[in-house]
Amino acid sequence: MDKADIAEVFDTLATLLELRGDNPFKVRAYQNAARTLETMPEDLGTLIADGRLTEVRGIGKDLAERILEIRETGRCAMLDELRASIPAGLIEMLDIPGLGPKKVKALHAELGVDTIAGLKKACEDGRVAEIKGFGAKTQEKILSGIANRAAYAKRHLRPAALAVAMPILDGLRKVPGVTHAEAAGSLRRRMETVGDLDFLVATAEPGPVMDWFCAQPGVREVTAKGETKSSVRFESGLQADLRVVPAAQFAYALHHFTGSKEHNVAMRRRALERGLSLSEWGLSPVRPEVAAPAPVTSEEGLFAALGLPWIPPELREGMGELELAESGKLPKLVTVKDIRGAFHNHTTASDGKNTLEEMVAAAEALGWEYLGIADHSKSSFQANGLDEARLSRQIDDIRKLNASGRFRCHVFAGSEVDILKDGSLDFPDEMLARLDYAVASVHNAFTLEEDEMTARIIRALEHPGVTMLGHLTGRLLLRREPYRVNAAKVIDAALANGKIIELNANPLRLDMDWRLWIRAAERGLLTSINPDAHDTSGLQFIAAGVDAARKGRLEPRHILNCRPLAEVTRYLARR
DNA sequence: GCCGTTTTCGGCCCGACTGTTTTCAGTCG
Repeated sequence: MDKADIAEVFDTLATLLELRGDNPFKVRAYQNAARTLETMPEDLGTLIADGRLTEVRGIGKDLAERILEIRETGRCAMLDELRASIPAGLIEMLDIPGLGPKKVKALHAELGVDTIAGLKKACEDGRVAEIKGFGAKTQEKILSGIANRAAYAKRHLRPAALAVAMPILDGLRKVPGVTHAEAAGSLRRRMETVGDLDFLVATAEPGPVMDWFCAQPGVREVTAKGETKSSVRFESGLQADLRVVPAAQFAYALHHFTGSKEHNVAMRRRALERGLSLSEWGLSPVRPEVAAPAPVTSEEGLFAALGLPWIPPELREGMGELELAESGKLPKLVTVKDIRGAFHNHTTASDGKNTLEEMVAAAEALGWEYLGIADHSKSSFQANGLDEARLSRQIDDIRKLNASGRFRCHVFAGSEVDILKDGSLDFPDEMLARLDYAVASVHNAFTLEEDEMTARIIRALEHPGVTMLGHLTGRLLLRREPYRVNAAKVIDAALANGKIIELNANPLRLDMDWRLWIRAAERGLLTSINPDAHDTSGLQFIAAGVDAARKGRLEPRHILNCRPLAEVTRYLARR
């Protein structure tokens, strides 16, 4: 049981306690501890061994005991007990919009329903509307919520969310009277997936903006429409909220609705320490002796009022960014302009859609100094992987292309070489030695046990012919779970062997995850932001990779493909 | 359940919207 597993147990405990009607602050304590466990960089085993568990903020005597119990026994008596007393169906009901713990409790107590099916029947029979605090509208809303449950629960990949959000943002800016408009929320924080869209607008006249917003094409349902807030649901199930504020409140509201919730909690706590109360409306003294701060007109001003430099939205995840800002250690985040080339790209030789020349021309058009070609190796026959003879020919082609002077962009000859089931590589050492670099990736036997998978990958990293590890976990966001691998051990091995772990920039992958990069980069691990392009347009994935890198607090110095050609050539030659 | 130099009890972030109410509880973010 690692940190993530224990965090999951705590989250479940919190939900069950909530359903039982327990002290809401106790519920929050479990939720806070779950977030802390998920994001803390220290190794849990070390903390326990040193007896420092209760030094972690939010973990006291009881939670520490609970953690030890789960670590040692793999079980949690409290969880078993709560599970036995609360039907699983009640937890599912919480996913229905408009149903929270109190209403679910009431449904269970009054009607005895403990499954979604039972709840549906009760609504259809009109029994729900008769409960105190419920009514016809609530009953109807529950039925619609049940019908659309799958679509509503769905998260959306960032590119899909951007495609919906950008036209709306443009439109909002054009509504007469609108002085500011931004997309806030997880979209602004550059999260890899987005649950809903948050728009914020400043205007003295909310009516026309609200009307325009609720009348957008693709809006299936208007779920709320008030003076300052409207919510709509699109056909895809994606929800979008619009908030309207007077211009004087815009900076406060932008910060508030950008979140994250955890970041806002930390900011509010910091404000309170200074005798101030922070909300989306402003910063006001909580005690008469505290002077009211001057109003701010920008996020910079808001942070400054709390003695901090501006923190970029992508860092606002409640993962210690305030401490970082306070100590003047905010990273100088990488930008797309820092990228000078890319490794791990495919051509028609394996499963790509464009030829070598087309890929190089596209890279040159982006202003890149170099492009690495890393087609699949022979074991990936589903991807038309190259055998030794075909790879040899490709290497020759690349050398000739470089010599021809047709492109200013230099081409490196590489391979995305399969890591076989036992951790050996798909090419003999002599073949690897002819390459400029090798990306080693797992493409089969995804179901190995964690220990086996970890050992397999580490063995590949220890091979002198390997330059970098491709997609650490093989995950496809919202589609395929990662394979089981101990990331901490792989990171250790990469550091010990002076190897790179890629940040695969495909928006479906973004692997290795940015949460792991925060600590890994601190420890000196080098990455390469790799588009894994299968056609010329795939090179643009680099932007998604940069977004993830920024969340992982990466600076150009942490990234191989931010270095100039000469330096990269030297780095690769060292292999 | 956590936390603490206004502390070991009594706080714990804050506000909008809806629906069911007739002054507000519950949900949501």
